[in-house]
Amino acid sequence: MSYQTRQREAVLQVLREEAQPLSAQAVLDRAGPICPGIGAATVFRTLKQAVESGEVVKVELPGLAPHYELASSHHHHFFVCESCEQILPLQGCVNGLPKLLPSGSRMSHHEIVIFGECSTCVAD
Amino acid sequence: MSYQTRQREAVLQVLREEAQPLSAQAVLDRAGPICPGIGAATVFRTLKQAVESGEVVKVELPGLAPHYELASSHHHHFFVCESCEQILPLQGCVNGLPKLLPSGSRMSHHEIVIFGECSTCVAD
DNA sequence: CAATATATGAGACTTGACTCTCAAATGTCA
DNA sequence: TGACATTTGAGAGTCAAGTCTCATATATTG
Repeated sequence: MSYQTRQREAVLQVLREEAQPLSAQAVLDRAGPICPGIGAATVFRTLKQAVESGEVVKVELPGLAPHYELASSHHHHFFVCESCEQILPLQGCVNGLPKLLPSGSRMSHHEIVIFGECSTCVAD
Repeated sequence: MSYQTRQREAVLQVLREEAQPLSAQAVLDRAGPICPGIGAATVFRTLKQAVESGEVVKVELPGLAPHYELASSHHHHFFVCESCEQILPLQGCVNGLPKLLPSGSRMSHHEIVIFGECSTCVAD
């Protein structure tokens, strides 16, 4: 049904070793050294299949290219550093979202994104 | 420095008359009847200039095309109806965002997007 | 109204993020 | 190991959201 290849392993290894979501391009860049010659089409194909199988989650953030991270069981949001472009996962969430809902509507899910400067960049 | 034209007026009128952000395509569709023959390039140009002048705000939402709305003085977020695709502005915000921040980092702004079904769609 | 600065529309072009095609390479199973 | 199903890489193609070009049209100013 599905063969195991160096390329596939490399893509998943890259995501496993990063603590933050990566763009397809970033995955390709990091997979290159692990699996020389890996092509962009393969990375896109693999990411797509992994998202379909639930192994990977596609993270959409306002104004940014789609990013990908390993599926994890806990709900989380992201911090986007506007100076180094890193996307850091955040722990925890907020209360009070239902209060914002228009009456009569139903909430299925939500996104919270905090933009700013990460600690490394703050320390210039 | 800048001439006043039917086209420009039409674009702004469309935004003034909508209580929700619109995509450039939606602005074009609505501007057509007001200003027959208006071209896409003009709509894009006008929106871009209006954003640069601060008159209009570009709203970026995860996974959606950029939307545009008249600049307003109050901070707000959006509700995205997954069934009719409308984007409704929300009033109010939440507390507790600073608690989510990684230590040492600085928050510049944030986005909250609630996805779900609007009241009209809930009532099938 | 004339002079001239600016704006417009059509359509070609660009960019980013993919997706498709297909011959060659590779994984799996007997 | 052989048969053959699946995957791969390169490069062309696609799609959405714009941007650019330039001849023509329109706004503004004197």
